[in-house]
Amino acid sequence: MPATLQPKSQILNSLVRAFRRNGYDGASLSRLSDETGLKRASLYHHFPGGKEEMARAVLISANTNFQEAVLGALDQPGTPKQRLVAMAAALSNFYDGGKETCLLALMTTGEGREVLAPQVREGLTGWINTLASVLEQAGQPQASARERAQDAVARVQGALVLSRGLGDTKAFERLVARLPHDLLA
Amino acid sequence: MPATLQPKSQILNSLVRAFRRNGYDGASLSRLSDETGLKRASLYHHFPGGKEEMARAVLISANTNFQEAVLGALDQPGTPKQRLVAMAAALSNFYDGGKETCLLALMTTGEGREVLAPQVREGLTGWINTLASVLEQAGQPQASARERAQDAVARVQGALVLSRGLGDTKAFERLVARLPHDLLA
DNA sequence: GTCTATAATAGGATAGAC
DNA sequence: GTCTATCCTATTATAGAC
Repeated sequence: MPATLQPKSQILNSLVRAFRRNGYDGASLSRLSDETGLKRASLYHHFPGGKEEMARAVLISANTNFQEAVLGALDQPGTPKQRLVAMAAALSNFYDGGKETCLLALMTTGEGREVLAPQVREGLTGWINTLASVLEQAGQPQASARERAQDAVARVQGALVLSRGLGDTKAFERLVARLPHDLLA
Repeated sequence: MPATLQPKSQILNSLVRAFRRNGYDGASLSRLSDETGLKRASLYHHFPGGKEEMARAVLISANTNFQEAVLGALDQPGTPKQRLVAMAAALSNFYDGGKETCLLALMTTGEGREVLAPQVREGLTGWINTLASVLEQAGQPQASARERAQDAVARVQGALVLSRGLGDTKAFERLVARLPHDLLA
């Protein structure tokens, strides 16, 4: 029996989950099929380019989600400190308190890394640039604002690696709590 | 024709390279065979448990290499500052200036993550503990030394992710340069 | 200790019916 | 838009010769 029709956004969310849990190499078409509830051939109808096209679409989708949920907090009214605190909270929520992986980090390894590299870079630089502009608004010189923003993103990525590797999200929680203060110190 | 006999340590080094470049899922037996110069069946002679056993052995080997090359720098005579500077230099060398991946981080994803988790944790905690003990010797209270050591490891991991994702090792180089000072500040 | 040969399974992808 | 059926290749693993 055919699966019930579902909007493409819902298919994409399922694919995001699957890639996030398994990485590029681990996200086999069988798993993508199970996660979406669509047979392999149906996935090829939506994504004629196969797994590679799915991964590209997933990166675009996840990047959009991230911009709305996390970077959007930086566009709200308020002092830089308030906005950074809001971003930290959104960040914690986005990564489920450190239990979820970052798709961008995941996509830097595996078979698809070369083709996906431009989109990974775009996602990371967007994040860094948005963060840097807030720090500039807080009065930091452009060059140091940029470095701090880069370091902040690196600390988030590292905390996620450590939380996963240690099986303990304390490092991530501590980072989220300190990040707003550290960025403005 | 049979490959020339090679010591197990040399086989292991080849396997480390292959897993480091491809991750667990991407390190197929064909690639492991190519990298070692041994046919698949010969690999099963050395590692009857197959890929999983190879990954376990690779983690042990890489962990030993890391302890000797990087953590060993912390056991040399000198002030804490001098020893941390030596570690930072060894770190930069171990990760080829930010161009090489960390096997521990890589093994937190993919098919083998559950079985390899204990060894990944062991590698990370060994690193953290050694670093924390140096910070205690420098006069820091135990609790904050531990947190700082954890954060330092996280920053290294994050810098490696960022360097790979941006295709630019500046973030890693900057971290290595600042790490000794930041840890003692 | 290494090899060739082989088996069984899983992976990516396509054709064509409904 | 989804499906079944099929294809080819790659993957993991084993048996047994040398």
